[in-house]
Amino acid sequence: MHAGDRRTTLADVAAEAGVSVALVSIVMRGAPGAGAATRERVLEVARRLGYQPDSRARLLRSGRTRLLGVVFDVRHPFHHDLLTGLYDAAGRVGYELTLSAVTPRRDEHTAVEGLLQDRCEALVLFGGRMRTAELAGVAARLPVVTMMRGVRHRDVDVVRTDDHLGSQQAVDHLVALGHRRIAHVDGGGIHGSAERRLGYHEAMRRHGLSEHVRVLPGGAGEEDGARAAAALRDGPPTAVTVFNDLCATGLLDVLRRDGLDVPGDISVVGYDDSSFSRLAHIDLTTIAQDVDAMAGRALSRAVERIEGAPVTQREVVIPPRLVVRGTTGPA
Amino acid sequence: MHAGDRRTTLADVAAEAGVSVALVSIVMRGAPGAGAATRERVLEVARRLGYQPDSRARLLRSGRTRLLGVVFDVRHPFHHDLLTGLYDAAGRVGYELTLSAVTPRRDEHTAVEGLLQDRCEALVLFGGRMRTAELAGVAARLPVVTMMRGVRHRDVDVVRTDDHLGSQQAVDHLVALGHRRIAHVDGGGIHGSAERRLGYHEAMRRHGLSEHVRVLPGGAGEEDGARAAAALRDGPPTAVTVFNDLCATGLLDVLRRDGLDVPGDISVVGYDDSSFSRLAHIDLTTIAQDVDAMAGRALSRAVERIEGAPVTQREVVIPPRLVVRGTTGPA
DNA sequence: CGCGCGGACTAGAACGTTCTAGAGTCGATC
DNA sequence: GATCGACTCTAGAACGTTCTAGTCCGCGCG
Repeated sequence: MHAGDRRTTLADVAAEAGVSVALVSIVMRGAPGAGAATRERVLEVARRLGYQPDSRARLLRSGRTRLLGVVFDVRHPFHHDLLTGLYDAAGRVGYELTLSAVTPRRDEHTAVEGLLQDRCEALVLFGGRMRTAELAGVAARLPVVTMMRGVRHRDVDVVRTDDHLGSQQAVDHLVALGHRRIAHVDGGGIHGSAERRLGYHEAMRRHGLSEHVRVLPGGAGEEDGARAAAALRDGPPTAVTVFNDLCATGLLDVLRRDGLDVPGDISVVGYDDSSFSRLAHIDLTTIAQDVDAMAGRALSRAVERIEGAPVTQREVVIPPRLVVRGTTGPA
Repeated sequence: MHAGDRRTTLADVAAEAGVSVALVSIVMRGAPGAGAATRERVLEVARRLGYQPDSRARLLRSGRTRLLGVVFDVRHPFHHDLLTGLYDAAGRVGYELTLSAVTPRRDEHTAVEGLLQDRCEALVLFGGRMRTAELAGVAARLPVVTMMRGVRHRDVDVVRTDDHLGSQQAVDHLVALGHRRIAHVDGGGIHGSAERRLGYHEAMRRHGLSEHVRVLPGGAGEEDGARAAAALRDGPPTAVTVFNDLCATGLLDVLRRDGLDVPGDISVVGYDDSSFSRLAHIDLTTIAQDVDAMAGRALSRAVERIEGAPVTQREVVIPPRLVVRGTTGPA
C-alpha cells in the first residue's frame, strides 16, 4: 500500500493546479507574491492531494534550519520536566527541537553525533559526563549549552541551578524550625554534590552551628541513603539535608523502620523535587529547580550564540526554591 | 564565530583531496569502489576539515530515510523505558529514530505533524488519545503502530499488553497465598481499565470466588486510590488488586495511616511496575509489562509494513509478568 | 504615445548528497 | 595483438525545496 506511491510534491500540486512550482512554494509558505484567487485554488489542490512539505528539502535549500538539538537521558525524570519547558521556549522564538535520547545502551556520543548530522544550529545537553575537551571539540562546530553541570571553557555555555544556595535554603528552613543539630548526607563524586556540601557548610557557619556540622557519605541511590541512615543510629541529629530525593527516600525508609517519627523525631530535606517526592506516601520537603527559568535561559543563550550576539554571561545560575512538604517540622 | 563559515561539504573535501565529489561520497559511505590508498587519503582530509555528512541532503537524494517517528509523552515514566527498548530494536534492523514529545502544552497532533514533515517511513505512537478516525487518516499516509492501546481499524497496527491476563495473574497470586476476599479498584474510563476489570472478574469466577467480587471506583491518580481506601473501611477485604501503581500508592498510604499492616492485614497488587514502585519505601507487588518484547514487536511490525510484507497479525498482545515485592503476603 | 511601475507569475539555478552510466587503465586470456 | 573483465574513478542528473532574476501585463502619468 505504501510501497510504490511517491509522496506528492510541489511539482504534483503545481501540475494539477496549472501553475509553476515556484508559485506553489510561495503559497505554501504564505509568502507575498500570489493573487488571492490563485492562492485559494492552490491551497485547495494541495489539500486534495494530501500535500505535506518535506522539511529536509526545505531546510537543505534555505541554509538555516532553525533546529535545536537536545540530548536528554531517558532515566532522569527531571529531564522530562525540562523538555516540556524547552518546547515552550523554542516555540516562542520560532525554533524547532529535535531530540536525541541517552539510554542505558546508547551513549552521549551517539546521541550528539546524530544531532550533528541533522544540521542543528545549536546543541543543548542535559547533564551528562562528557569531558570538557570533548565538549570543546563539539563547541568548535556549533554553539553548545550544557545544563545542570558546570563546564569551564569559554565556548561552552552553562545554565544551572545554584546548588550552593539550594543547600543553604534547606538549612535555613530547618534552622527557622528550631533545629540545631543538622547533618548532611553527601552525594559522593557526582556532579553538584561538592557545591551542595559546601552550601551546607556555609549555612551552618552563618548560623553559628559549625560545631554541629556532620557530613555522612552517601550517593545518588536509595541504598546510599539507607546506609547513611544506619550510620546515624548512634546519636541521630534532629534534622538531615540529603544530596537528592532518591537518597532521601532510602534514608526515610530506614528511619521509619527504626521506629523514628518523621518529622516528629527527625526532619528530612531532599533535593530535586523529583516527581515521586510529591507522592502522599513520601511527601518529601525538597529543593526544586526552576524548570521554566532554566529552559528559557538555555534557549536564549543558544539563540544568542547562533545569531552571533556578544556573550555577556557565559554561565547562568538560577536560584532554586524550597518546597515545604511533610518531612520537616519543629525541632 | 559560527556566523559566516559554511560547513564543509563533500565538494570541499573533494577539492582538497584532488578527487571527484562522487568518490568522496563512496569513501564516506564505506561503499565499494575506491582504492585503499585514495580511501585513506580522503578520510584523512575529511577528518582534517571536520567534515560532517548532512543527513538531510543524504536522505533527500536516496528516497529512503530509514527513519521511524516516535511520539511519546514526557509525563509517562513507562514511555521512557519503552524508548530504551525501541532504540535497541531500531539499531538492530538499521533504522534511526526521531522523537517527538507530547507535553502538557504540546499535543499529539503537533507531535505527529512534525514527524510527517521529517519524512519518517512509519510512526510509532505511545498510548495517546487520538480518535480512530484521525489515526486512520494518518495511517493512509504511512504505516502507524500504536502501543498500549487498542484500535479497531485494519490499517493501524497495535502492540499492547494483555491486561486481561495481567489482572488474572494478580488474582492468581493472591489466591495462591490463601486470599479469598479480594477486591478490585477500578480505573474509571481510562484506556485499559475495562480489560483489567474483566480479567479480575474472570479470575474470581474461575476460582469459585464470585460471591466475594467487589469493585470499587478508582482512577489513575493517588487521590483515587486514597478515596478507594476510605471506601474500604467498613469490612476491608484481605487483598486488593488496583488499576495502576499510582492509585495503589494512594491506597497504601491511607491503609497504613489507618493502622493496618501491609501485607499482614491486607495485601495490595499494583499494575505497571512504575519506577517508583521499586523504591524500598513502597516496594509494591505489581504486574510488569514486557518492555523489550513490546519494543521488538512494534519495530518489526513497522518494518514489515514499510517493506510491504503481508500483515498476518494486526494486533500483537504481549503477556505481562507478575513481580512479587513486599505488599503481598499470606492471608 | 512612450515610459515607468507594481503586481502576478515563471524559469532555472542552487542546496549537499547519492546514483547511474560510463571512461580510463591494467593485466590476463584467447 | 585484440578482447575481456575487474577495478578505480568521474561527469552529470536527480531528490524537493527556495531563491534570484527575470517576463508579462495592465495602468497611470507626463
